[in-house]
Order: sequence, then structure tokens, then C-alpha cells
Amino acid sequence: MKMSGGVEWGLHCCVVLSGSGEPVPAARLAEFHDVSATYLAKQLQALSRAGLVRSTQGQAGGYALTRPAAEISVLEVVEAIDGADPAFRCTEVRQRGPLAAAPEACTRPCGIAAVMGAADRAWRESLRAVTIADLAADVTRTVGVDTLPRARAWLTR
Amino acid sequence: MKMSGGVEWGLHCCVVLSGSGEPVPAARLAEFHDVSATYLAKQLQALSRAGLVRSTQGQAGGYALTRPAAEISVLEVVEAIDGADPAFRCTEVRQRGPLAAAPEACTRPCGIAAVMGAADRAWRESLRAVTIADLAADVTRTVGVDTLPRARAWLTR
DNA sequence: GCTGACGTACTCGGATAACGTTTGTCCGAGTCCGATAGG
DNA sequence: CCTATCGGACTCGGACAAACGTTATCCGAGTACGTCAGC
Repeated sequence: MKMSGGVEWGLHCCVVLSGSGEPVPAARLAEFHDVSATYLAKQLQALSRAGLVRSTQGQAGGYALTRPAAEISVLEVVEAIDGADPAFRCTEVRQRGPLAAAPEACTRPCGIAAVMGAADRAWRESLRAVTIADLAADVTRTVGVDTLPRARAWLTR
Repeated sequence: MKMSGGVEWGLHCCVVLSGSGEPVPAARLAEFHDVSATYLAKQLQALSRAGLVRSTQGQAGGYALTRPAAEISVLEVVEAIDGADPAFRCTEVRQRGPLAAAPEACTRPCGIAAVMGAADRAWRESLRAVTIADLAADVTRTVGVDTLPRARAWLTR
């Protein structure tokens, strides 16, 4: 039960990208966060495929959010990078073994899968309730008012 | 974001073990579910280490629940097999890079980690609310009243 | 002076290796039951 | 007939490989800007 480490990077990138329409190159974002440039590029590609960011090629190109930060939930970023598949995958154990239940006798999903599905939905709902704008506001409140503006200035230097 | 497949096996084992104090060998449980005996043994060992089941050695030995099924939550089984560590691990990205925040300026946890932690708690709370007895009752209701008694009879044949 | 085309440098994107974790397997230590021999 | 001892077989437990997924990396395709020649 482990989430991809790229999720954290992707979220941080979305936060610093919020509020500025200027495209920022992946290499710049990587240098800012002091992480592997090539691997961060992979995460940004995933965000691009999901339609959360728009990529611009050529000089002065880079990545920018496609929507206002207030309209992007944390869940979307997580699902874009880590995948939208539920953590639990039912293998229909009931239908195996000497006393296997007939497939038609099995209500879908089975009790175990239902519990896991409910927990998964609770988890996703919790992430859906928070937006990138909320995260940015939190940074402003806890670390300092000028933190994000300074970051944006550095990124678009 | 993927849960260990052994969790499903462990839960099914707990369900069929509920209600009978008789120890059941791991090999028998594996045959019943038609899964790898050696690997299932590994999961049962994890449950044993967590104190959810008690192992008895020698002839007529095996595994049995230590507590009534109504007092064992699904969460306990999941944490015993899949580990209790949260899925998200904060690497303190804020403290890296050219504009790194000073460690003392960072409130713990940071906004991102806080959101992830809340989602994790929601997930766990959802799993904590269901017990093995609930799962057993669901089987009785959906598949058939005699399903579990027949399974127990087969296991202790 | 203006316009068009060209070259260049910079960007992303997908295909390609290395590592770690999970999955799967094996054999050894420990223990209980049954058989057996003695009282 | 009862009891203590011994043998055997069955059990779990931890240590040992293989496979998958994640992590990390590279090079090629595409595009926008700046330059330069022509009108």
C-alpha cells in the first residue's frame, strides 16, 4: 500500500504553477524543487495526458495549468499520476476451491470488495474536497505571504 | 497505489475461521481457497505476529482466531498483512531547492501531507467500522445460510 | 522599411534500462498424538 | 488394566530466489523565436 512518490512532486508543481499563466519548463520546475529533471518530466507528461496542464513547445514553452487552481482537486492530480484504479482488486476467491460458489450465486461485488470499495470512495472523496487553490492558500498562511510570488518570480526569471 | 493481494486471502481466512475454535492448518485453508499454500502461510504468519490468530503446532494444530469475529475489524487484518504505514510519505520538498524554506519555518505536517493524512484516516476509519462478523453475516445473507457451516465442516473434516 | 523564409535552439514526448518491493518457494525447528512396552 | 516412554508425523516459522512495478534515464520529434535576405 504505497503511493507513487511522483504524486508529491506533481502537487507541488501544480501549486507553484497556480496563478501564473506563464508556461514554465519542466527543467525549471525540477531545479526549483531539486529533484530529477527527467523523472519529473514523466509526471508532468502524466498530468498533460490527463488534461490538467497544457504543454507548450519551443522556446518560452513549458507547462501551465489549464484551469483555475480552485477548479483542480487534489484527487485529479493523484489519479493522473498514480492511476485511477482502486487499490483493492477482487480476485473472486469465492468461485475457487472445492466448495466454490457458482458465479451466478455471487452477488457483485462480494462483501469484502464492497467494504474495500467503500473505503476507497471515502479516501477519494476526502481528496476531492481539497483543491490546488486550498493548498496554495495554506502555503501562504503557514510559510509566508510572499512565498508563492517569490517562487513564481524565480520560475519565470 | 496497490494493496497487497494477500489481504484478500487473509480476510477470507478470517471469515471461515470465525465461529469455530478448532485450529485449521494453513495447508487446508489454502486447498479450500485454491491458492498457493506456502504464500498463504506467509499471510497467516503475519496475522499471527499481529496477534489476530493463534497458531498451534503439532498434529491437529493450525490457526484459530484469538478473539470473537465481532471484535476483529477489517482494518486490523489489512494493517497486519499490508502494513500500517500511511500510503503517502512526505519527503519535505519544501526544504529543498534554491528557495528552500527553513526547517523551523515549516509547520508539520505541510498542507499536502495534511490532506493526504486526512484521506488516509478516512480510509482507515471506513475499514475500522466493519468487523469479520459483518463479513460472515454478509456471506450468510447473500450466498446462502449453510455456506459457512459447510465450509467449516469441510475445513475440520 | 517591410515581409517572407530559413536556421537554430529550446521544448515536450515516448521508448529504454536499473532498482526495489512484492510475490512465491523452500527447508529446518518445534510440538502434539498415538503406539508400545513395562508395571 | 493402567501408565510412562518413545517414535513418528504433522505443524508453524523464518530464511531464500524470481517476477513485477516503480524509479530513473536517454534520445528523437516538433515548435516558436530570432535572424537574414529579398522586395
